[in-house]
Amino acid sequence: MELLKANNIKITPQRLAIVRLMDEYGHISVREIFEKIKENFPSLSLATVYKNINAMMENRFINELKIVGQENKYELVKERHSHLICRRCGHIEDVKIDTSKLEESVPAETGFAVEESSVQFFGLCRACQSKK
Amino acid sequence: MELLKANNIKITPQRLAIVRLMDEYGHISVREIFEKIKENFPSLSLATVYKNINAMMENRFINELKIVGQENKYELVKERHSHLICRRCGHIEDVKIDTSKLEESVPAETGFAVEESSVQFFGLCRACQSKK
DNA sequence: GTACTTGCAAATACTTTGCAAGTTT
DNA sequence: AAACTTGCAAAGTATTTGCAAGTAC
Repeated sequence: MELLKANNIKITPQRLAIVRLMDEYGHISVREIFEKIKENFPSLSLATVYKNINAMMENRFINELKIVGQENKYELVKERHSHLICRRCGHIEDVKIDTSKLEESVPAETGFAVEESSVQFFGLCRACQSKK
Repeated sequence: MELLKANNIKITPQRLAIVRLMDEYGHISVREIFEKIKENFPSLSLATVYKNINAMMENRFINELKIVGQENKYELVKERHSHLICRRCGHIEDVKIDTSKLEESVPAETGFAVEESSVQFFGLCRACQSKK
């Protein structure tokens, strides 16, 4: 995990903590990162979290996830996947689906050259379905 | 178009101007709405734009569109559709594709009950492809 | 030792709120 | 006339920046 520190980006305890949280939670907001790390590392500054999130995005270690009704979330870059978003509890889950047919379904007459697609599914997670 | 003013929402010149802009541009940000309306209507306040955007979202006349690397955009509610987003010029285009197979493709073992899906395609629009 | 990173404080950007005056129905 | 909307100013929230001190390599 720490091996992510490939490029021109130095390893600091702050950065390790951020990467570990992302790995643990999968999808996490700046505020959540800050609050959780601050518990064990009270000197941490919010500005540092922002700077590191930005540096990691520039280095393509992480992705930004924008979801209607939620704070922006960040996730470690991994295999392409889509997201299942629970409308009740807000939980986000990864799901691997094949989007190649989807990308082909863009009508040729649009003339748009698709490079990538991003799919969000909204609904109810298993846990929230059982809660009546 | 002005007939959108169904519910408990009064017709004001500000609101008409916002709806007309959305109809004209398809997808537009708060800043763009403010700047464009302000040209012909200098007393307009940014707070009014925000209040109206929020009122229209509550009344489901408009949708919010969150796109990585862009300001939030708003669009009039119409038939379900997906978005083609040009990585070069940022232009957003609507496209109608059938997402029913897509929604069925969420693996049954996730236990997630899909209600709706949202697809964004990233790539190059026709105009930007020809610009070398 | 050099270059980069941190934390702080200040600056900037984005969005919401309270309220008096004005508008819509 | 009642209820809602506007514009303004202030408050609130989110994000970025400059810089001196500290850290990674």
